[in-house]
Amino acid sequence: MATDTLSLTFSALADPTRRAILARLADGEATVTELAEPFEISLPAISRHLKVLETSGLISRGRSAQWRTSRLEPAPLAEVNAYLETYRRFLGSSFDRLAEHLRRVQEESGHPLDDTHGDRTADTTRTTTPTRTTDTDEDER
Amino acid sequence: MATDTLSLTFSALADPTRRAILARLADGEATVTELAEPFEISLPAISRHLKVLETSGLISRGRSAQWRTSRLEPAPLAEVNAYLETYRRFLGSSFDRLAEHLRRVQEESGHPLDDTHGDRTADTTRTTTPTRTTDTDEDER
DNA sequence: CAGTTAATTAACGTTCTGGTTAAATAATAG
DNA sequence: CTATTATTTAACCAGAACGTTAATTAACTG
Repeated sequence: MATDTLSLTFSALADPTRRAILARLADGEATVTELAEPFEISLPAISRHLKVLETSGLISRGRSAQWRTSRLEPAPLAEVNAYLETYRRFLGSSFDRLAEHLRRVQEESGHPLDDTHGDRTADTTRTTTPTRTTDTDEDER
Repeated sequence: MATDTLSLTFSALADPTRRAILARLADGEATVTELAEPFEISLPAISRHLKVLETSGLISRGRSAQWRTSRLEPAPLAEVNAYLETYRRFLGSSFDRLAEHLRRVQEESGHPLDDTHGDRTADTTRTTTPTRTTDTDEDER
């Protein structure tokens, strides 16, 4: 695996379980067992997810008696945001309009922060680039 | 690998080579050989990176004679942006201040879009959460 | 058609991921 | 000290990721 911060952050975010954990942590700190509760996987598995999140800096951890608490940390998310900034300027309006639309869709269907994101949020893909230049946009094979 | 869009996008973005390819594509469409030029890895490897990017929707591909062109697509990045929105609201000011700072730092050092992001952008991590609650913030072991 | 250029697919090896169960560690409670 | 609760580490496994080289496909060129 690449070892730079962005790569670590993106690959940490690439797992639905870990994203769900982060969503949970947005509601406040929690212990390992609490975080594990919604999932069917074993505690050691959760423990390792937490280690991945910690390594990427997305969470920090503390101890209260025999409990290890996890807390959401803003820095890596802010860095992702900064990364997007580049493309936000480049892609211009379509970017923000799409994001705005996706945000609204996301809000409609249930609690905004309690997702595992198993959906497709279709109907937005490839409907926003009217500036054709060279190609034919077909798929290979 | 998880098959939902966000997971696909995040894991596509988790690779520095792929991010560099996207950065290159922000300057306009390019062929496979052109995209491969800055890297030391083989052409088949690049070809597969492109397939990953295509699968996640981050790029679309067309054909011009024997050349396959790749083009940056905004939708997945917009979706990432929408994902962050959730936390942007939650994390409040620190989020944007951090992002703003990171953006500035990023701008200073060279061409904004031509990065492989091998740096650490230190000095921002964990300096922004004054709201302690329970724990001691020590590391384990 | 034969040859060249561009890109992909096939086959293969190594390393990383994400899960499991069993054992070990940490801290509290009796 | 012993037991209990919370969490991590160890050992293991299956599958995915990412690289390689060799072979194949696609499209143009003479």
